[in-house]
Amino acid sequence: MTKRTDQAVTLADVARRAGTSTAVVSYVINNGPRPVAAATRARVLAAAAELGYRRNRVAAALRSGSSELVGLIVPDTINPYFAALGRSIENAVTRAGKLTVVVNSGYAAQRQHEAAERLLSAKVDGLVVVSAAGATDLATGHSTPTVYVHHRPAGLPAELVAADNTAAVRHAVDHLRSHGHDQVAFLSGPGDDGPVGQRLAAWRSAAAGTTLLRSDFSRADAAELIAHHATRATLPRALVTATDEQAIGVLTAASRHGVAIPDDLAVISCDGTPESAYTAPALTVTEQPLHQMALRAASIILGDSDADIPAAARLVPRRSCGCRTG
Amino acid sequence: MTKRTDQAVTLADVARRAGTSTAVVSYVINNGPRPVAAATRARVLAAAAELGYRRNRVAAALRSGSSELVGLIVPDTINPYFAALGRSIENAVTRAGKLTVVVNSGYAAQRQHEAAERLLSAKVDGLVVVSAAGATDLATGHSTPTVYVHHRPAGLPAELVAADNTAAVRHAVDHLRSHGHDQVAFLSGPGDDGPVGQRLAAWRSAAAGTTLLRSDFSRADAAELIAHHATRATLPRALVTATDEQAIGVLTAASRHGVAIPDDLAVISCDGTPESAYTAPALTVTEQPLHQMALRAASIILGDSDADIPAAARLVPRRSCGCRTG
DNA sequence: CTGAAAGCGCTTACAG
DNA sequence: CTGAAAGCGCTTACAG
Repeated sequence: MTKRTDQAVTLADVARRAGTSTAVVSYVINNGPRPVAAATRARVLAAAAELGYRRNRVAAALRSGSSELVGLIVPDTINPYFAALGRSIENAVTRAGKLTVVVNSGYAAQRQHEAAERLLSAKVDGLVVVSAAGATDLATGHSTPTVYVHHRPAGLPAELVAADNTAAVRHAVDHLRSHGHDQVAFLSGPGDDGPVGQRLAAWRSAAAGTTLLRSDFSRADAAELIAHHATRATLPRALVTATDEQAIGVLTAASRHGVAIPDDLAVISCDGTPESAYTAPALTVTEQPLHQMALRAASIILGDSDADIPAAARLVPRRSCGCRTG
Repeated sequence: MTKRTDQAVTLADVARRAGTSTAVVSYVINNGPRPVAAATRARVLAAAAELGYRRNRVAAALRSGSSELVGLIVPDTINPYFAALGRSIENAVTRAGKLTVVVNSGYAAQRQHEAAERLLSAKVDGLVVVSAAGATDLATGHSTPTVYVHHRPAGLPAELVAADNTAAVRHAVDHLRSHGHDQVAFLSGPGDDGPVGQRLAAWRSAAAGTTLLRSDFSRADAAELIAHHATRATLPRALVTATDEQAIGVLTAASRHGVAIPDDLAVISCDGTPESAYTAPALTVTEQPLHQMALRAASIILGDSDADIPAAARLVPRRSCGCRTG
């Protein structure tokens, strides 16, 4: 009985068939806000089913002022850290009956800015910006609830959800010390700002060692760096990496160049993405509470009250540090 | 000079300030479809800037019939295979000036169905369904351009973009044979349908071996399976895995149980996600042209003409098969 | 090149 | 509990 025409069926069509008004049909479709007699409701539901009615949410959005869309800007959805965060946010948004519009910013401030403009133009009900370091001012002059995750550009009033980067590094350093390493190197990112900058600062203030390495946040670049040091025998014995991506690159290069993990080189990473449990050997990490961070970000823009502060990073000992777990 | 009120600035506000009509403002904002005198255009632009005008795309969508939104349903955005596909699709969609609405279906037919309904209700201009095996009928009775990627449920008229699963397995088997393996096992998924079912069928018809293993499409499950066989010394010497996720699980378990890759166990996987280059040791794969598949899917729903068939899977030799590359 | 006005498909006061 | 009608902010014939 479903209508097969290309012309979409409207509320008015349903109202006509059910012999009632569009107002009543709307009340039935939306379960409110006014009560409808049981008999009328049944007629409306029957008519809607017969005609194959599908609610036009853009019309509803224009009229009601709520698009039921949430914007999500992420540096790179292929990066497991952002992928994990993104999926948890999407889940929370979906549970709230809304849809998630995702844009990759490619770690570029300019693209992040354009994405925010575009999403605001689409009248999203809320905006979650998982920001890369270095991003500057975002679109202002609007009242769309906005939350930053991971990093908030300087001087912005919006809320921020971030892990305790300092504690994460401190735990990692302490753990390697407990394995007998008095020198712990750090593999940082290219710059000194943002969350990774905080991790670098934490390593510095821990006075754990003097060897500071740097690479991009890519497996390829970290692997190349380690290959370089492996062939020159200038590798440290213990290393904390700023991110899992870099740690995975370290493991790849180590495997290729015969550097035994953890015997020649003990490694701990500071993200703790789901990936980190499935490297060879398994990565010891200080695990950021990504799921809780996502829930908190979602509840801020969705307007839920009970948005508790996420738990701090905790150390998950696996094999790459020298522990004999698993 | 930007307006700071919460009340959004409308086209009418801009028209009033510029001393012209909303039609003309629309022509200026959209660069058409009618020409506007240079002087008028300048006045409009100035007024828009002064008022901090931001186009309301939901109003535009209702009127013009195009939401400038594309729906993307994916089993799991955290899975690197789908993440790679998804990011390429999002990039193509963004380049076309549209926004991507992403929903995770969790490999569940029911959730996939609900997601499609919801996206259709949001009046997306096109729908890309990266479908898991087992998914059945999707929302019908609409004229929204739809394309399936990876897998198309039976009996659907929509277009399909998929890699050549048969060739992928055949290449993998042939390569292991060239390394001297006359017995090549296969690690399949739980079922016999969908793309992985095709891969399994290709392995069977290659008559490469008799050992058929099965696990879920998760690292954890594949790792457990290999651990089981490792402790019983019932591991094959050469293995083709249906997916990278499973292969990574295999590598993890092998590392933990002292199974040397490739000497004790040679492995080739059939996806070729970006991840596969950064395992330890690096995975040999038959690489699916994910980026081309994404481009083709995007151009089908975007209505671009030149949507060429993606290149076939090609073998990328790395270390896990026994090659000494890299 | 420009303006006045209709209308996209809903939701929501308002009146009964 | 129900109906007639206004209006969300645009785009687009239509008339000038």
